[in-house]
Amino acid sequence: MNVFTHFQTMLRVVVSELATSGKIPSDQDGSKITCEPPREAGHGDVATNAAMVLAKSAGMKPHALAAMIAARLEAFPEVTEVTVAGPGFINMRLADDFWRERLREILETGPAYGDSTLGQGRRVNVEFVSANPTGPLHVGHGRGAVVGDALAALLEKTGHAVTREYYINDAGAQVDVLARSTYLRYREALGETIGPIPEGYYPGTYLFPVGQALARREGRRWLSAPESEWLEPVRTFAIEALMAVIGEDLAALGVRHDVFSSEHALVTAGGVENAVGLLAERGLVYEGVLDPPKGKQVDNWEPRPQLLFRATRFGDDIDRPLRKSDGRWTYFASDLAYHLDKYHRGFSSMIDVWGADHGGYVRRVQAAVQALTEGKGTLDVKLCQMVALLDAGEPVKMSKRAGTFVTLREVIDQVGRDVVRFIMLTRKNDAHLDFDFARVTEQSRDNPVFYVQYAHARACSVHRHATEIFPGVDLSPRGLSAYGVHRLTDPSELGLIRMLAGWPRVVEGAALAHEPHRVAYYLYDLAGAFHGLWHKGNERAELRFLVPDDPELSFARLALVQGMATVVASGLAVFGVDPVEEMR
RNA sequence: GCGCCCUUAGCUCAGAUUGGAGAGAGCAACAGCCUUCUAAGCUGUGGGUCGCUGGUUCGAGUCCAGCAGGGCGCGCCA
Repeated sequence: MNVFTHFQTMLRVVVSELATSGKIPSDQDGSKITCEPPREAGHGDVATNAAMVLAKSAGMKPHALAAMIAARLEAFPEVTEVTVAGPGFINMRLADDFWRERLREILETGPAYGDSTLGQGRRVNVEFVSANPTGPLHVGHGRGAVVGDALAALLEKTGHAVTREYYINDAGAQVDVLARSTYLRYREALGETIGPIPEGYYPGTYLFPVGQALARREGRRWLSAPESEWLEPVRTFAIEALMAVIGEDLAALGVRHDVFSSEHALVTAGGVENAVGLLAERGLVYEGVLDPPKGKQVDNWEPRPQLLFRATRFGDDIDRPLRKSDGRWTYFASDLAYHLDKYHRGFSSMIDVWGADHGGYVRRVQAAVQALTEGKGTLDVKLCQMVALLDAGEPVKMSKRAGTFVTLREVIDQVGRDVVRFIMLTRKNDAHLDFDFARVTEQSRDNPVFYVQYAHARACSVHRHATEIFPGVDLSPRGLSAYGVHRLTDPSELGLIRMLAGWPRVVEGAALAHEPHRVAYYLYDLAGAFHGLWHKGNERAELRFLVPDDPELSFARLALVQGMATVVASGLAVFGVDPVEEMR
């Protein structure tokens, strides 16, 4: 149960009752009524703005309306106190039993706690990573991978039907460069001296095994063949090989896509012609000449008529080219086709996760989606800012040329997949992220991964301990729920339950905003509250979780500990991180 | 030049069904305490022109306009 939506619904009922009984005018719009936790815990458990947003239409002063609503709220058994404060807030304090019941709900529900029906089964397509198949993934791709995957999980948790998709950019000039680079390695593998890798080719040693594999499969047959003969098969071979490399990188990160879409296949099937044709039918395509970009010197600029999309009709700054000078489609044109394809596959809700360097592209693709779907499709683009690799505060020197480039795989191998995943989600996607090797592996409160995992491990430790003290007792979540939790009376215990009961609200808020990082902050706060409770047990023995002389109290507190672990596990599941049972 | 993103405590950042109540957390600093059910801590104190200036509103860190500083991008790369 989302406590706050629960009371929001209640408030709307109260307001409509007031209206039907003639206490206030009948045409009240309850949609702006919200319930939320007050900033100050001292104000109560739930605050609502109902009186303030309805005051005008009710023709009453906020305080008078609030008093009327408050009188009704007092009748609810779970509400113990109602006060009107400030400009007209109505604050409610809820019965301890109401909160204890939430803990039992958590235990009965397990890690599915926080699931919601918000999405009502609507289909959403989350496209992420989509790195060009020209090399292994780097750390920036890793951030996009984790953000996309966690966002997808969040949407699944809130009742959306999510498809995780990868768009393979296997058409265009760069995959030809890849093919030529691979061909060099092929010759090298057959004993030829290739000298230095020419400018503009991919110099990475990761192509070495690809060339060898090609040589093993094809022998010497292409050594003296003209490029026109080998280019296409080598390209196909290389793309497949590099997608396999990327696939391994993603597997190491625990990311799985449901669908891999090929740009090449889309283009070959005439997808671009379809999409552009559709726009042409709607009069959104024309031959025109663009002004040169200002402020940036472009060599060889010459005004040239070209096929343009009227992106300015949909909020973009300039109309965008669809054809290159050589007559081939621009990347943007195939992106039109791709997003139309997604829409035709049943996704009116699309999310793309891109690197921040593609920021200039957002408007035009959104314009395209709007034009192609006649406003029925939506595209949200999450831009991921750069990740700075540090070690104890010092930048890790990276240079593609010098070969000191750190791949995602190396980072995963060094610190572990769960650490990478969690840390990548500790910042808003559009904020810079420092990834400090020393920081993310240290065991202290500074390290959010450790701090959250440690809370879970401690809970497991308490549980293990309890099985020794109370042998033969059913200490499973359901068992604990059955023993009852009425012995939880300390304010710090009830405070922790309140925090646990806030999880569904966090999930829904993060899902609606497409902001998985909120989960990280919540988990960090929750872990902090739990560690605080633990330390209270150190100081005051009567507050320890396990009190051997008092099984009933111990079971109630174990229930609380288990509830905390359940919510942490639920949150980590969104991140694709496995909760640990022991710290090592 | 234009567009997008960012600017909140000394540092790193939150700020939550999108406008609500004296703006929070963690580090660092200072003052005490603790040495444990699994150690990597606990409590308290100080610290703010929410970049600046206007505007909308009963109410603005949040919305709008302008300005300043930082990042990214700007036809024939993807």
